[in-house]
Amino acid sequence: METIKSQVDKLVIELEQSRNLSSTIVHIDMDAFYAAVEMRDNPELKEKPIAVGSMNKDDMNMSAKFNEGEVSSSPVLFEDSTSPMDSNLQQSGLSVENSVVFGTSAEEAVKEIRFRIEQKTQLTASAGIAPNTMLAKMCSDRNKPNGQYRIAPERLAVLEFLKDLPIRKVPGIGKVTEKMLKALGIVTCSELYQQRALLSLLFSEISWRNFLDISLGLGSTHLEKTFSEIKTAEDQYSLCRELCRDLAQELQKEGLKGKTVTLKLKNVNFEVKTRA
DNA sequence: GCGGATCAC
DNA sequence: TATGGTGATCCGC
Repeated sequence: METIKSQVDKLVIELEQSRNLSSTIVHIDMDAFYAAVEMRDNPELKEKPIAVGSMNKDDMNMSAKFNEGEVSSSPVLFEDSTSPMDSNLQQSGLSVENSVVFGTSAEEAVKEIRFRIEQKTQLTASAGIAPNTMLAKMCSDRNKPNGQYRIAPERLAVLEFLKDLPIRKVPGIGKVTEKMLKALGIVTCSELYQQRALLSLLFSEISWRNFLDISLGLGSTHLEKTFSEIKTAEDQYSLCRELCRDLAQELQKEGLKGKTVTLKLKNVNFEVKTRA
């Protein structure tokens, strides 16, 4: 085990040396989006419990589950926030069209962004500011709803944030992984780090490497770009045609078998995997 | 490469 | 905490 541990620690040193704190990533997340929209559009609902669900023709799904006598506390179940506004990652000092330069700190800029969102939509958002996307996402949760949180771009600030953070809060760690780790006595991110050697024996390479990244607060600074708004069906359709045409051309050029082709269109990268 | 498990929303 | 559905990704075979 000692030799295992020293091998893992060699990797830790490498990872530390390549730690990148130079980006400022902002994750903005709408608060209880579905429920908030309904309450905005029908203020009568503000007094009432709200459940989010769907109603298909032959399948009626209501995700409501109320305990008797619990009508006044307005439980919001399945607090999903799937929407165009959700999960918008932005990078400070961004060079996208429609971007605005704020002559101020990231925190003030993000306050301004959230303020404008609320002015425009009557909906609140929370935000996280951090050196990478994983941390930014977790930060946006910290002061939800209608709040924000920043991790300073310093190693110790990152580790301090993670110290007592339950691993369940980490994106990618769900119910099952939580249970497995709990069985090993691992609940917090610092415990995840302490058990790094053990984890390297019990889990696949990819898994324990991921655990190690998490426990060190390492993450990507790469951002996905989305399309700018495409309003009409005609424009959407014509963009679709353009995509297909370019893809076909690209495949022709590369040879059709089992390749991953990267298309750049409208400043958006597409990775297309083709069947072998 | 396929199917099942896991996860985010 | 006996609930959904969907689409993506991972993982083992």
